[in-house]
Amino acid sequence: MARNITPKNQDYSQWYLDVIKASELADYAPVRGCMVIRPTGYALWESIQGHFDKGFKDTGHVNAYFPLLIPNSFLEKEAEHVEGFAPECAVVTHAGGEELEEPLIVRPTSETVIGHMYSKWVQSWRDLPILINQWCNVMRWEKRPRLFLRTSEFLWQEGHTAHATREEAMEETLRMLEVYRSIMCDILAIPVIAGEKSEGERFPGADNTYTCEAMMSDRKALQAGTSHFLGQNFAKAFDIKFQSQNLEVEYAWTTSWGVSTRLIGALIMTHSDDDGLILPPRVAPVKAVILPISTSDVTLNEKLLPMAREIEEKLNKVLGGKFVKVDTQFHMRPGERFFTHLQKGVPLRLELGEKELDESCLMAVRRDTSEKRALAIDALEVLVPQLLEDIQKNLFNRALKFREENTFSVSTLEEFRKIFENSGGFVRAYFAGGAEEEKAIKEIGGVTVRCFPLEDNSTGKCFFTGKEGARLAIFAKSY
RNA sequence: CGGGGCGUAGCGCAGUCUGGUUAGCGCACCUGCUUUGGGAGCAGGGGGUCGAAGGUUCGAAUCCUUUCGCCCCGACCA
Repeated sequence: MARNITPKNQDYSQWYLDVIKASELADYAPVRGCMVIRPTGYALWESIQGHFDKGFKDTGHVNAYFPLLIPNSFLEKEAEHVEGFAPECAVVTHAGGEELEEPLIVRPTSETVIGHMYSKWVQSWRDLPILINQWCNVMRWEKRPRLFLRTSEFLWQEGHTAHATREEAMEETLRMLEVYRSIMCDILAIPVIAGEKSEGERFPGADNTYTCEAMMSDRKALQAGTSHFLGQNFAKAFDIKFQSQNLEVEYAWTTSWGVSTRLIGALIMTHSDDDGLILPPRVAPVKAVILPISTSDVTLNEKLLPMAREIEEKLNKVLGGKFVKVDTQFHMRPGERFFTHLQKGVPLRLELGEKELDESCLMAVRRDTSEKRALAIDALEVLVPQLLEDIQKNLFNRALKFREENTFSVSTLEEFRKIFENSGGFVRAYFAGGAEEEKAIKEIGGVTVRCFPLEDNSTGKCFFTGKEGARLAIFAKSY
C-alpha cells in the first residue's frame, strides 16, 4: 500500500488531497483558493476538453472567446443573476494607476457579456440559432476552497445559445445535457443521473436547470455538469430581439451549459483507491507504460530498451496517439518505478524484463484490479486495446454498482432521516415541496435535492408534505 | 463571516510553558559503494535564523504587543 497516501476510510478529504499530491495533478497557488494545475493535471484536462469539444462540434457548435472583465452594470441587469453571483464576485476597481469610473467584474460566468453581444448580432430570424461555446477561466470567490472541486478560479467551458423558439431552446438544453451525460458515462466512466434541478438549486436567472449528478466513493453527490434553459430572461435583460418570419419582433430564447475542472475531482473520487489515482483508459493521457527492467545495463540498453521503443511505436499506432510511454527512470529500483505509475493512475503497466524477453511476452498489470497477465508480443496490438477497453468497462460498472448499492427508496420522513444518520448515499423519494421545504430538509445534515431524474417520470405521494402527484427526486449530501 | 488550531529546511515535526553552547530529528534531496521483478542498505554531504514588524532583556524560536497567512469545523457555492 502507498505510504504517502492516507487511507480513504481513515480520512476521506485527506485521502483526496494526498491522491492529488502523489499524482502531481495540482498544487496550491500563493493566493488562497487558487491552484496550479501541473502538467499531469493539465494533460488530463486537455484530454477531457478534447472529448467534450468534439461533442460540441458534432452538435453544430463553434468556439469563440469573450472577455474576462465585465462591466458591473451588466450583472445588475438580470435581478436574480446579480443576487446569485454578487457575493462571490471579484471586482477590479483600479487600473492604469487610477480608480475606474465603473468597477469591472472578473467573470463568474458570461451570460451577461454574451447577451450583450448577441443583442448586437441578432436582428432577423435568419441570424438564429447562435451556437457558441467558449473555453475559459472564471472566478467565483470561495470561502472554503478545495482543489478541483471548489477553487476561486477554475477552468471550464460555457456554451451559450440563442434560438427563435422556446421549443428549440428547450431541445438544445436537453441535447447538451445528453452530450454531457454520454461523455461522462462513456469516456470518464462516471455513471451520472441526468435530471432537473429543484427550485432551490436552480441557476440564478434560469427558468430551469438540468444536471448530471454523480455519486462519489464517500456516497456524497457531485454536480458534474449543468445545462440551463434561460427562457427569455437574458434576452429581455440584454435586448436580444429579432424579427420573425411573420414580421413580429420577438425576444430570443437562450440556453447556457457548462462543465469544469471539477470533473477532475469527480474522476478522482469516483475511481481512485488507497494506492492513488485511477484513470479510465479513454480519458487517460497515458494509457499504458512500458517498463524495461534488468539488473544489467547492457541488457537494458541494448536489448530491452530498443524493444520497448519498438512496442511503444506499434501500440501508439494502434491507439492513434502518443498514449503509450516507455519508463526510463533507471536510477530507481523497479518497485519505486511501479509506484510512480500506480499513483499517477496509468491504466496498464507493461513490464519487460529478462523473463519476458525469453518468452517474448510482456507482463501486463491492470491498475484497476492489479491483475497480472502475460501478453505475447505478437498479439499486443490486439490484446492491449482489448485490455484497455476491459478496464474502461470495469471502472464504469464498478462505480455503477457502488451507486446502486448506496441508493435507497423511501416513502417516509423517518426512513429518510435514518439513512442520512447512518450510511448516507442517494435517496429516492417522491417530493412535491418548494424552496421552503427544501430548506427544512437541509436541516437534516445538509441534505439537498440533487435532481428529479429525467428517466423516471412516475409520480407518487410526497414523503415530506404528503401531497399526491409528487415527482421522484434524488436526495443526497453533496459537494 | 462565527468557533478551534497552527506558522521552525522541500515535506512532517521536536524545541516555546521554566529565555542562555554553533537550532535539532524523520522523510525527501546530492555524492560514492553495495544492491535491483512491489517504495533498498551503508557512508559522506547540502539546505533553515525559527511567518512578519515592533518591544522587553546582557541575551529571544522561546516573554509582551501588533500584523499577515494557512488549516480544520459551521452558514453560502460550477
